[in-house]
Amino acid sequence: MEMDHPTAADVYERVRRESPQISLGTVYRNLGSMADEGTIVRLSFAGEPDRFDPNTVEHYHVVCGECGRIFDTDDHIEPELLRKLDQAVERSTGVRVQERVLSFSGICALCATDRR
Amino acid sequence: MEMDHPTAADVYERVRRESPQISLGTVYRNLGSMADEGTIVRLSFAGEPDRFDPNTVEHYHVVCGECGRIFDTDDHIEPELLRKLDQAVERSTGVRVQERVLSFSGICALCATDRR
DNA sequence: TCTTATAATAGTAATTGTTACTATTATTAT
DNA sequence: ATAATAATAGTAACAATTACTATTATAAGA
Repeated sequence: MEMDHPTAADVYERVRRESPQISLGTVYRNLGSMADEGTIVRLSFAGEPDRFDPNTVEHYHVVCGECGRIFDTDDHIEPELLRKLDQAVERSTGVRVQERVLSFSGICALCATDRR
Repeated sequence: MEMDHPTAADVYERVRRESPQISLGTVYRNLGSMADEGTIVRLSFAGEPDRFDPNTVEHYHVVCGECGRIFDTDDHIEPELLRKLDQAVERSTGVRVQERVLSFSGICALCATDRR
């Protein structure tokens, strides 16, 4: 239960402790409209339920394939690196990039030491 | 019906013209095992059915938000740009990056000229 | 070729995540 | 207090996908 990037079901469980009458539909609806209005960000990982991130400052996510924890890239990965990436994409495809969906996976520091 | 990056349903329709008795489950199963063995690549876009790409050479995808067409980044976007990106992520999170999921959206050249 | 073992398939049911719908209950404005 | 508006619970519907099972192919051996 990754509570910094909860799924709708996670939020439901959590809210239910305070307001046991809440319905899952309400949670979905409210998360959905908050994401639409930009209060939170909807995250989609392949084959998994969507997650919601209260941190609306631009950043990206890295999943540890071992423990499943999700890490945030703090600050903002040198902006000119991303700009160059966009430019490379535009050069290669002719599409003016407006949105970027980046995510990563690998092995986190903790799991890496646990291995040996 | 993006035929370079068809969904399972797209493939089903196409194959059905040759082999009308084919079942959708068979298509899903075969695409799934081909993706598992690396013959093709499974693409996931948020809120959309998975697509399958016969091109297994590393490249990324850009969706035009206007016409929905999917463009490939040919060649391979300077490798050292991607390496730098991985390094930035590792520096920021402590996760050794093993896999990268990048996709982009924007407005393609054709739609851009159509606008004015 | 006949026989058996192995694998793949069709067709359907089940699952998961999510949205839509509707009657009811709050909330707000009058 | 009353009417208008909005939000909710609860359930049904939905889409994409996987699982299951009985049947049909395919391949391998005798």
